[in-house]
Formats: sequence, C-alpha cells, structure tokens
Amino acid sequence: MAETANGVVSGGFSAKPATLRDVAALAGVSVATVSKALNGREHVRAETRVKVQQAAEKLNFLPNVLAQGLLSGRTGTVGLLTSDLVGRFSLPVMMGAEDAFGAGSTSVFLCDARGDGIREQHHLHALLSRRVDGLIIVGDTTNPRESLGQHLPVPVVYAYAPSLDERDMSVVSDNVGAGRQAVEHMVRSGRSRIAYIAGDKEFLAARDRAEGAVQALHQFGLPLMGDEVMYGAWTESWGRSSVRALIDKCPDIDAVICGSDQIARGVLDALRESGRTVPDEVAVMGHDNWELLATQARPPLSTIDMNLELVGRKAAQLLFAAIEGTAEPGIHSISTRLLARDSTARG
Amino acid sequence: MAETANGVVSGGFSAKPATLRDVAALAGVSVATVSKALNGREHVRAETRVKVQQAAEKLNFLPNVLAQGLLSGRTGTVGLLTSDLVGRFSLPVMMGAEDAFGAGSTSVFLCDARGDGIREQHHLHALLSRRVDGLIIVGDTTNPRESLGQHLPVPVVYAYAPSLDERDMSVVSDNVGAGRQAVEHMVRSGRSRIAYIAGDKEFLAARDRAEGAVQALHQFGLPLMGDEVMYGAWTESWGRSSVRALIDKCPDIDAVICGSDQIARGVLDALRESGRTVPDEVAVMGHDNWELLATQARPPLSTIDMNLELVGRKAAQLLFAAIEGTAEPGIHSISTRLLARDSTARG
DNA sequence: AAACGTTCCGAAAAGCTTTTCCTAGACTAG
DNA sequence: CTAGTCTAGGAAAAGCTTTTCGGAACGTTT
Repeated sequence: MAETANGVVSGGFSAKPATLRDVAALAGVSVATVSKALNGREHVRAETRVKVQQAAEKLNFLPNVLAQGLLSGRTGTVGLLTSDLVGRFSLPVMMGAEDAFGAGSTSVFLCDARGDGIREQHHLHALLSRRVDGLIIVGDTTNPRESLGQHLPVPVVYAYAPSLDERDMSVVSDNVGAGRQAVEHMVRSGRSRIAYIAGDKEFLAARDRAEGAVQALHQFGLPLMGDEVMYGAWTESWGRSSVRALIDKCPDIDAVICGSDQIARGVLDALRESGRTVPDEVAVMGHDNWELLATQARPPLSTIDMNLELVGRKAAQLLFAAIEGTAEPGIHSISTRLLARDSTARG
Repeated sequence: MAETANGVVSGGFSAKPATLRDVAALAGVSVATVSKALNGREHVRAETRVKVQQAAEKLNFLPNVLAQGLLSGRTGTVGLLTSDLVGRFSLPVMMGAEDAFGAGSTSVFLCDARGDGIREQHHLHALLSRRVDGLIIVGDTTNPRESLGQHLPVPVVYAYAPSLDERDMSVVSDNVGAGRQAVEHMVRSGRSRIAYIAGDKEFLAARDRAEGAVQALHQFGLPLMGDEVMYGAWTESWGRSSVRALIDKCPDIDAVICGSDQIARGVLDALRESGRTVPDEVAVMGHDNWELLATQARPPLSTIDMNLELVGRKAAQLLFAAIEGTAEPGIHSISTRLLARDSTARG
C-alpha cells in the first residue's frame, strides 16, 4: 500500500493513529510532559500545555485506551453475552445496559451465543482474553439458567433469565407481581368474572404471571372463571381457539387476562367475530407491551410493560458496583408497569 | 478487599488473571519460552512444551489480547454503531455482522447513538480510542445518511442506510427489486388487476418498493389498479382504511401488494370484514417477513424477506477486506427473497 | 583435541501510556 | 556570594506479549 506525501495510505483511510511520541516530537517536549499536559496534571507551564494541546489537536491524537488499560488493570469494557439476539425480550435489556454504560466511559462487547453452549464458551473465552471488567448474561426466556460458575476472574450479572446459583447476581422482571397488577386493574375497572389464558406452560414466565393473577383473585375473593388457568402457546391462534372454548363454557365472563399481547390479539379477534364487544361486554389485557401489536389492536390493548430497559440498567448498575468491589448477590426483581388502553375501559 | 489463602478475593470472583510471567514461574522457564510453547512456535522441546501447557492450564491462563494488539497494531475489534437499537430492522443486520465476525477472532463493540449526532460523535471517539480495526454504521431506515467523512483512521461500512458519499462502502437491501419480485409473483399466480398500498412516502424504502412494482407492471403491460401508488403510514389502520377506499373505487381488483407486513395485516382484516376471501378473490402480499405477524395472519401472509442477516454479513466481509487493504467502495445491493404463503395461493 | 552444527532456551526490545523520581535551572533568603 | 527552596521538565519503569538474537550445552566431524 503506497504512502502519499501527507501520510494517507491508498486504502481510503488515513495512516495509523498518532501516539504520544508523535505529539511529543511535534511539540518539542518529552512524552511524559505530553501525558501530564493532556491529562491536566501539574508541573507543566501553561504555555507548554497550550503548545502540547495544539500539537495533539493537529495530529488528531486520541490516547490509546488499550495501553492505559494495560497499566491500570481496568479496560473499561464489559461483555454482553446474549443467548438470542433476535429475541425481542433480550434486546431491550441490552439496550438498557448499553445505555447505562454508554453514559460513562465503559464500552460494551456484544456476543450472541444462539443458545449454544459451545458458542457461549467460545465467546466467554474471547471476552476474558480481552480482559473485560465484567459480564452481563442476558437470557432469552425467564427460565433460570445454569451459572457460569464462581471461578471467573470478573463479576457476572444475569439479566432476564436468573442464574440457578443464588450466589450469583440476577435481575429479573416481576412476573408474579404482573399477574397481580392485571387482576387489580380488572377489579378496579369493575370486573369480577375473570378468566386467565396463559402461554406455554414450559415457560416459567407463563406460570408466574398466572400464579400472581390467581393469588390476587383469591385475595379479592373472586373465582377464576373456567376454574383453571388455560395454558397453551404464545400465539394468536391459541388466543382465538382458547377464548372460543372459554365462552362456550362460561358465557358470562366479563374479563380475560392473557399471558402475552399475541394471545390477547387472538382473543380480541375471536371475541369480535363471536359478537362480543370489547371492552363493553368483556375486558381484555395482554402482557409485554409489544407496542406495534398492542396499539394497533382493535380496540388498543391494555397491557403490562416489563420495564426491560430498567432490568438492563439495573444489571449494569449491579455489575458496576461489583467491579468496584461491592457485590449484591441474589435475585433483584424489577416491578412491571401497567398500561391502561381502551380494551379495559370501564364497561 | 481481603485476599484469602487460595487467592480468591471477597468480591465473589477470583483474583486478577494469570500472566505469562506467572506461567513461566510455575513451569520454571522464561516468559519467552512460554510464549513460544503456547503459540506452537518451534525451538521448544516437546517435554518443555507439555510442562508449560500444564502450568498454563493450572493457572487458567488466557493471553492478554490487549497486549498482543499493542504489539501487532491490530486489536481484532470492530465497532458497530447503530442509530436505533430497538429497531427491528437494524437488529438482524447487526446479527449478521456479529455472526460473520464471531466465527473468527474478531469481537464487536456495540454502540447505540439513538439517532443523536452528539452521541454518535461521542461513541465514535470512544471506539477510535479503543483502536477498533473498523466500523460498521447501521441505519434505522433505508434513507441515505451523511458520511462520517474520509478522514477516519479505519475503514467504515454503512449498512441498511447507505452513505451519501459514494466513496464510502455501503450495503443495502434491494427494495426496487423487491417490488418487481412481488409483481412477478402475483402475475405467476394468475393475477392481473393489481393495486399497491405503500408506507410512508417520506421513506425511500416505501418509494423504492413501489417504483419496482410499477416498473414490473409496465413490463407486463398491466395497469396499476387505482391508477396510483397509495402512500400512507406503516400501520395496520392505514392498511384497513386504504383498502376500503380501494375496493370502493375498483371493486374488481384481484391482488394487493403492500409496503409492509403491518399494512398487509390491516388489508387482510378489512378484506375479510368486507366479505372478500383471500386468496380466492384477492391475493395479498406484505414485505419484511416479520414472522410473528406474517405467519399468524389469516391466511398466513406471503411476504418478502430482506435478507438482512445477509446485509450484515456482507458488511462484515467488506469491512474485513478493507482492513486487509482491499476496499470496494460503492453501494452493494443484497437481493430479497420472496416467501409464498397462503395469502397468494392460486385462486 | 579442535572446529563446527544443532537444538533449546533466555535476555531484551518493541508497542503506548502513566507515574515516580531525579536534575537542572531559577529564585529567595541569609 | 552561598545555601536552600521551588518548579518545570525529562528519564525510566511498569504493565503483558511477541520476536529477534545471542549464548549454552551437547554432539559430530576431522
């Protein structure tokens, strides 16, 4: 690659970045003085400082953070290891974490293991080789996962999916509380004949949300219509078929709480097609606040937001504290937030 | 933080990672020998090599990639700068890139600028300080964006949203081709009275897709029903309202191509409610292959997949090549892929 | 026995920054 | 004028790895 007179190589980008030495040479001082001048240390004449700053400016000097890290033992990087990058749940968690770090001087390595243990080990290896200061492990479901172990050289926080090992730090969304919130909202809206259509029973999230709802119904002294939680799949078609069965069995329901917005969309469609009006005759709630689905429903869908950005943010904070030396092991639960839209308006 | 006998600090994670020196000391050789032994260099006796490997194993030694980078001038990292992390379009692109790199020994820094220029500069700064080998800039819409400029010390690839500067490398999805694909598919399915309902006209993607469709109709000598492309919003409600207007005006249409899956969902709902059967009387196509929306539609929605993972993968490949010294400037277009489901089955 | 080759290993430098310590010069005070 | 006090700036080491080069030990050949 030929080098031109101004130091630009032909690949279309400039030559290698300037170092302290280059700045020192240009300013006619030593590297030590440059370092002190640029970092605001004392023992530098104001005049010299200006001269150095101008030289640095001219060369587009940026300190090499890697070299700094070599010295300080801190790299200012963390690893974000997700098992499912496409998942629409892991993403907001990552966003929250990225955001919390991005404000400071920490950068985030992104790795997607695709739910593959081998790949996870590979990435873990790569991250540790890069001397990350800490790790956040983001799950794709709320099902607890194996711990990476206690032998790692850096602190680890598990987000969304908690670790099975209680010595680890985990941050999760409060699904049980969400179920309670849903029932309380229905009752406040004047409903008393409430059914629950859940997602896939294999998922802890499905069971937790339903359990919270059942607890709250019990507290209010209300029955669960249909007598039991209806588990199925996280799909619209499950919502449609299950609610048809439900109104056959209990024609007098006045509220349906769903384990997800997708299920709720199916429920809304099936109710409309069977001639029931929402919310006048039946109120419907979803879960997830999947905006494009919930706001475009007819009527717009009341739902529960898991505050996943907060989960991510909290994970980042815990990790940061642990890096500083004060770890807080255990499962940290983030409250959900109920969003009332038209589908649960007072009938 | 108190250190225990086995070298574990009380923060819950092990002490600082082992270095070459530690391994050398344990194996009773010099650091140079350890380096050669572990990297498969010659001039090491087999016996010594084994001894070193065992020592390294015992100490959980991982080479410090930062120190390696300091020497080689290559860090094995790239920056992924997105303007919208939540966007469901930028995400698959990132995934493809992460995947392409992840296979090798390159790690990805993730930064989200939130569409904010200041934040973008901040992140750019941070990434360059970390001496990334290259940058991928992922847009949130297909609208072209300002170039970061030609003065950066590393190569840059723009993905999804191309750079306005043709000296840059860009990778985009072929939206015009997608419009053509849609029409060709409709014609092959025996349709000839085709309308087009587009998204928001502010978006180049909306205009490109429509333009491709119009071109193809022209080639087939077919009319565009409704006489013009109907621009609106990327929402279900726009799909519902626009298709109602359309069938008022042209009751004899037999196909509707939509600018997105959301619009198509609205179209499907409105058609069903107005008594038209899909696909028997009218065929409907979407765009994006937003799986959870398309597969759960009634009937399942034919659509076009933008192959965004491929966009990301291609961006990674271009970047890698540029790092190696062979840049290929210009806009690289990735073909879309048509997915035929029931909504366009032969009538 | 002397000269020469191999083979294996270690010392040292390079890469970039920060920090500590030291020196040279300027100044003040006696 | 001498001794002492500051101050600005420089030299060097540390942090970790890789690579080059030189040296030691051993064996072979004349």
